[in-house]
Amino acid sequence: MKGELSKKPRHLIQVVGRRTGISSDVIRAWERRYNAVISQRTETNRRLYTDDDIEKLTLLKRATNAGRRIGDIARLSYDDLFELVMGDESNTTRSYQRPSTGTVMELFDEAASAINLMDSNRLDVTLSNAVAMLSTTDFLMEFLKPLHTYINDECGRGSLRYVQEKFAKVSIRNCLSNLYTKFRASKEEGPKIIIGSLTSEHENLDTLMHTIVAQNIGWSVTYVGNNIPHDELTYMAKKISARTMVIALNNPRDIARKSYEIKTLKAEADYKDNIVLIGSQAPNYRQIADDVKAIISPDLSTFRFTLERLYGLIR
Amino acid sequence: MKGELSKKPRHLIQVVGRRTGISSDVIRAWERRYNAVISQRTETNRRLYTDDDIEKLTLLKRATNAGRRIGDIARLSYDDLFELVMGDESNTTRSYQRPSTGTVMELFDEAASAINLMDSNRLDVTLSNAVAMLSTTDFLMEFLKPLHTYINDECGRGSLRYVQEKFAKVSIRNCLSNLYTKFRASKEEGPKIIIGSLTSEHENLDTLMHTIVAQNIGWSVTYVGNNIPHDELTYMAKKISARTMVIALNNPRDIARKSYEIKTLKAEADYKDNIVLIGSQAPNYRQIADDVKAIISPDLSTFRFTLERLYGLIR
DNA sequence: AATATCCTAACAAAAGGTTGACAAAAGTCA
DNA sequence: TGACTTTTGTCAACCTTTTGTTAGGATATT
Repeated sequence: MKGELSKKPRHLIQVVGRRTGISSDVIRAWERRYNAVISQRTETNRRLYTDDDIEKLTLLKRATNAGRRIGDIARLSYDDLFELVMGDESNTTRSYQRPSTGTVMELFDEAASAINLMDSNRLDVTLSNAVAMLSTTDFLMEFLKPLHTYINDECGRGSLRYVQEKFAKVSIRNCLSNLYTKFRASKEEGPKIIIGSLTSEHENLDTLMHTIVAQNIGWSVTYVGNNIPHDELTYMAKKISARTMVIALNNPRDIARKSYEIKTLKAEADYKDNIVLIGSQAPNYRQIADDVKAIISPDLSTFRFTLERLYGLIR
Repeated sequence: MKGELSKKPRHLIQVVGRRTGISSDVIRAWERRYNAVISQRTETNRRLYTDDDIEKLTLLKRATNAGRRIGDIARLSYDDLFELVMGDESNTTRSYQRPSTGTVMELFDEAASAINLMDSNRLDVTLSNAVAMLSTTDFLMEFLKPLHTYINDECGRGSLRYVQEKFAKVSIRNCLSNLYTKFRASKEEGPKIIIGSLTSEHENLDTLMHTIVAQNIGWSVTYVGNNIPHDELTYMAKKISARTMVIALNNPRDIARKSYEIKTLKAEADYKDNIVLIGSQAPNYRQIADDVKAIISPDLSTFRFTLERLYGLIR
């Protein structure tokens, strides 16, 4: 299910450096010394990397952060690397079970069936497998997003019970938290960003997905949770000197109050700090967003695009 | 159960150190003096350890923590060591001697400082170190419980801000979810148990800790989350044929309604199914608990005791 | 023209290995 | 109990290996 795009060499070394957190010099050194990733070249000899290259380099970074020597692991396949990293980072010797075949559809069906039968163990295993077999982007966009929609739809229609929805969301949440923690290890020096939601907002899986995407791009993310008063957000941003703040808006109530709070957030921040509004309700904040020059990113793809642009500007 | 990989020497000494909590110097000293673990070497004389080596070193660490002398036990086989450690640790729980108090204190200080500085990365690292270095019981009782209390106290007193509390709880929650998932894989065939809370109850870290304890004892736990209507709980219990249900009660409101719901839960369950009430509010449900023969376990130690007893009865 | 990239070579920091010494903790025995 | 030995974690000195970084000169891109 991976698109053609991921196989196409299209990223300059500088982009790869930003996304992986590895300096260009090191990427070249790894290629020269260990053939870690052998890039295509343009006609004029510039290196061009595929999405898969980036994923492999990310794993290499994580593995070296976990104490591996690059010389020992550079030549490993993506799969072997993945297994290694999972073992290293989870401080456990138990490795993921990775079926050799499987598509997004099969994973999806497996997950849906586990939810129906309320087999939490099977659901967990399926989710881990999906993480293992798909790129982070595919995992979120092609697998988890549809699964999330499916759960909500079926629950609304009555063919899934409320408890099944809750139970599935516990597993998904765990899985997303894992991803969040795992990725953090490799991205320490990125620009700081805070993700959270204002008072009266509930916890939301979508917000967690946005967190992963931000980390994946190279931001150093602090996820503070839901239901946070605006002055607390300001305090935190100041304290860790974050220049970008993401506010999740999913609860349709209290638009007026939250608009006011967003305005205050902006007023108390540095004039060139960025505010990004996400979530299903974000488009309803168009007016205030224009006033305070906040960016509205109503879906994951837009969000990724927005953050990549900001990343380029800030860096 | 274990694949080829676990026999392959592939871990650098620093990785082993991080996973076991033993310093590199000590690992080398143990090899030099007692041949505790004899590592393979690379062509350039670097030590390489297998997964099995790590397991053995972990046991050695535990055994020394429990008071054994390394010189006496270093040469024992893995199985003998395992036996020894299991015996030692069950004794120490009873006599309540804290293994390596210094370690717990240091971890605690480190975590508290990370919370103050709102360094989420450092907090995550500290938490996973604590998991690695302490037994599960110690991790929960000696480390996490006090940390949780500390956070609540300081927040109530005003020396920690609300956002710091929230942010710390996000990290702790992630860590507990990890533990939950990690343990699940190893315990599949235990008796089934459902843990959740009724409508109007918020998510609670304490409840997650109870989940870990239950798994640790050997139960096959399904954690369904907070805020679940009682009929949904009944449905779920029936569906996965769980004979024991744990209800978390932390919100002081709606005692009457929740009492009624507990009564209904019991009425719709098999007459010999067990209901256990946990959480800070549980003691206020004494009346209804007596009526439906539910067990009240207001704290983690009592809960552990209760579940161990039930486990014995059911088996 | 300013910036980014490529390549090579050299350099410096980090991590590992060995040996030996030392001090605190634990055990032993009169 | 007090003097003693033994055990054990830590550290320093000094060497080797590994790996990230930098410099310099040429070419490409914007």
